[in-house]
Amino acid sequence: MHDLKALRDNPEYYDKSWARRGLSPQTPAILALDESRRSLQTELQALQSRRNEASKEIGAVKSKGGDAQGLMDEVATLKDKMASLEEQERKVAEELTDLLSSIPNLLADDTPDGASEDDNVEVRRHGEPKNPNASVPDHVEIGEALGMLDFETAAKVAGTRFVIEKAGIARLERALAQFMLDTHTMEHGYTEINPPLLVNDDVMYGTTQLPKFRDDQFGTTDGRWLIPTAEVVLTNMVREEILEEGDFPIRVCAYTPCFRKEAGSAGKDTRGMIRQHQFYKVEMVSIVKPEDSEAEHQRMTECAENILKKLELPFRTIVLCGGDIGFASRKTYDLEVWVPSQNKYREISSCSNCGDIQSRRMKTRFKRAGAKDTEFVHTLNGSGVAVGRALVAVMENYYDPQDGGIFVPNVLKPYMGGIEKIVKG
RNA sequence: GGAACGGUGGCCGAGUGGCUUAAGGCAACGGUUUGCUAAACCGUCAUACGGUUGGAAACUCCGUAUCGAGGGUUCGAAUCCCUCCCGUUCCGCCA
Repeated sequence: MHDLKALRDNPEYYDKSWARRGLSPQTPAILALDESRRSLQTELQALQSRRNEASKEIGAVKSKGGDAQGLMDEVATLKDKMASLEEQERKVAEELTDLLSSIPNLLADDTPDGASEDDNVEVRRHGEPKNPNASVPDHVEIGEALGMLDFETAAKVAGTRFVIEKAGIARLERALAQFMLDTHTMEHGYTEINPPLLVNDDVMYGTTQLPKFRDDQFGTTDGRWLIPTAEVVLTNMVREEILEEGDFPIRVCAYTPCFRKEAGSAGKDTRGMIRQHQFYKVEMVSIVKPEDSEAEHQRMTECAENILKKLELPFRTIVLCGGDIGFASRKTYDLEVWVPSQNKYREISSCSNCGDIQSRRMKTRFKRAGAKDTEFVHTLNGSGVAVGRALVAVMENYYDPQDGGIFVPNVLKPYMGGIEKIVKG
């Protein structure tokens, strides 16, 4: 949702920002609806005011035993007029809400311009790919040769875009998740949450999955949704609350499965584990005061980077341009990890500052000490990191061509019973 | 799945058709008193929206809506009726 008052004061600012996402001017339609709604509301309120007044008079007259028929007739006439105005007002208000909730967030001033992912800007790199341009087997080959990845059986029981992991690789993924959670909770100050994986409509609206991205979601027969990311639950934990200054910063993280239809990605990344209907992710969410969100965004991105550093995986950090950034985000850093078989960097984390667009939808506000009014909080979310893709990266970057095994990264050894290498067993 | 009881402001909680402008309390904020803290006393204190005066803004004044949601009855609904949602407890089933 957007701040209608601010938009009214400065529509050019909004259209300019949205234009950087490739949108045509939206404010003329918004302002027209807004104006129409306000004039209907003003008219309606005048009638309501008279109705209330007349009702009081009727009460007074009747209590003295007088005849209030004239007043009662007047109210009856008013009610006819009100019914049609109410209907019109309801319709216009709904149109306005629908329109506003389908328009993405404003961009941060330092989000770069650009039309597509080709215009994203690299901000830093860490680590060096071991043998760039060398032809190496991908994780599918590696995993199947080890007998530890089984896409065929997964397809038999669930369909495409699922996998069955076994033995050492199953344990490796579990180790990755444990390591990430421990790092975020013990070193980065995040509180571990084990949340519900099914949520209701309001929650999905709050973090902007609804109404626009309904087709990407798995719904249940009883009207709930499988979470596409833990962000949805973690962020909505503070929905409809009025927080105090002392509550900030709120930092929570969770390790959950994520479910996505990948409706718009037909034919993309069909091989392997890069893009699945179900995958694990460790997610970080921060809730902060507006003036702190930029610094928190840097901090969160560094927390995600720290995971890859500890895993000793080569990666780069990019900032997404206006044409590639997500709906709810003002500014997004993506972390891309080196994938040897593809000879390129692939997204493994996305850290976004959502400003107040989610908090407006969730009605999450806070009150400053001594202040009378409430303000909307800022929300941020970031993967820390996508566990399934981290598994792919470890398998390929730690692959041993000598025997087809996978070396265990140092930080994972404690979680793998101290073994050095995953080999065919 | 069945039954009972519930859902009222930041929180607790009263309220069975007009005297509610939602009592009272807690918390918070401002003030008085005070060596400091505490206490006492006085005052302020829901949210959203519209109009209005002035404006950079805070804000002033008037109004409307909101007591889980949506309908209905009524001149008038937190209150009565209907439907739905959610919570708690008990029973049944179940890991």
